[in-house]
Amino acid sequence: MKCKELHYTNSIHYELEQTAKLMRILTAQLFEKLEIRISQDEYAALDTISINPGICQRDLAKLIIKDRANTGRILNCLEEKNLVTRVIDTKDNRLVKKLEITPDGIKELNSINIKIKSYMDNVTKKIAPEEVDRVQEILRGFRLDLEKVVEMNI
Amino acid sequence: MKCKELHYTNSIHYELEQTAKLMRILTAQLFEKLEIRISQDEYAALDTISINPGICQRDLAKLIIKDRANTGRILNCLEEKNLVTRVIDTKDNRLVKKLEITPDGIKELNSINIKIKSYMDNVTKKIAPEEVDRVQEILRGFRLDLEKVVEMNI
DNA sequence: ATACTATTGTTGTAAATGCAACATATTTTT
DNA sequence: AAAAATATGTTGCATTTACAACAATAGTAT
Repeated sequence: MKCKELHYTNSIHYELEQTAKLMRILTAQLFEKLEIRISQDEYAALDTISINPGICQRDLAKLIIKDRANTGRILNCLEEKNLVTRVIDTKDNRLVKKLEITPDGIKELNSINIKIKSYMDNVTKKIAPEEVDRVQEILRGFRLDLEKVVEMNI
Repeated sequence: MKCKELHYTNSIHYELEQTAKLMRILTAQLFEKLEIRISQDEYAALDTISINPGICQRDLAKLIIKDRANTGRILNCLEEKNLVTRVIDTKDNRLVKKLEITPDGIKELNSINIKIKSYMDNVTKKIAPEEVDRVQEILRGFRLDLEKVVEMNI
């Protein structure tokens, strides 16, 4: 069958890459339009900290899949805007900078979540909700498998 | 229900971004390990040209979702390695550089496709094949919808 | 006909990214 | 106890990337 040829363009890898790329562009345009004053990456970090209060920088880096250097830089921005705080503490007897979201950060995060919700829903509205859930679930399993295979030097 | 809170971390956007990011890292490591001498992006371009012979640079840029500048640079690399040719021609009475894959390019592309196949299959082997197809299909529909919404200035 | 606009590809530049090296402190090894 | 290895965060740099400006050409408008 010609339709199932061995091609990058025919792989799930390709679909993932392209869809994610478009999603990223769309989100950037949305953030611009809605005058959201933090970047997508800062948003992801803020959301992750809100769910994992007291997390240290390196663990955050692993969750947002960025290296320590850039995670630090993202946190500089969030700290300057008073959306998170860095508190020196210990974890396993080691000095770490534990991260907490500030009241301003919570307010900002909720504001963004509400602002973008209707737009994001609109994007997936042509897909049946149960299909969205299903894809999300399968992707999640796929991602967890990938995390086992990929060696992350973070 | 607490499990369905309004969070980025709980969205399909997040799953897409994270999974694609991991996939990209894994592929980079695979290319390194298998001593593949072109980059992922060059591979994507080469594959796309092989499927769309005679395509011009801008149309290629739209397909691989890169701007014209970087698409040109990717093509410089592929041309230097004698994997593609640029032939000046016309499209709608306009001068364009039409792209063709060379015999060397075909050989290289096939070689890479075969080299990575078993590795890539291995990554998705824990997921039922029909589920992979299903996700690929839904992502494709999702991507096509996104393409309509996102304004691409390429 | 002249001026304006649009298309295609290239070049230049500022920002983002990843990687290695470093400083500091702790654990493990010898 | 001294030395080596590990963990954490920061800094520096080289590569990548996106965006804008440009050159060349063709269509459109005034």
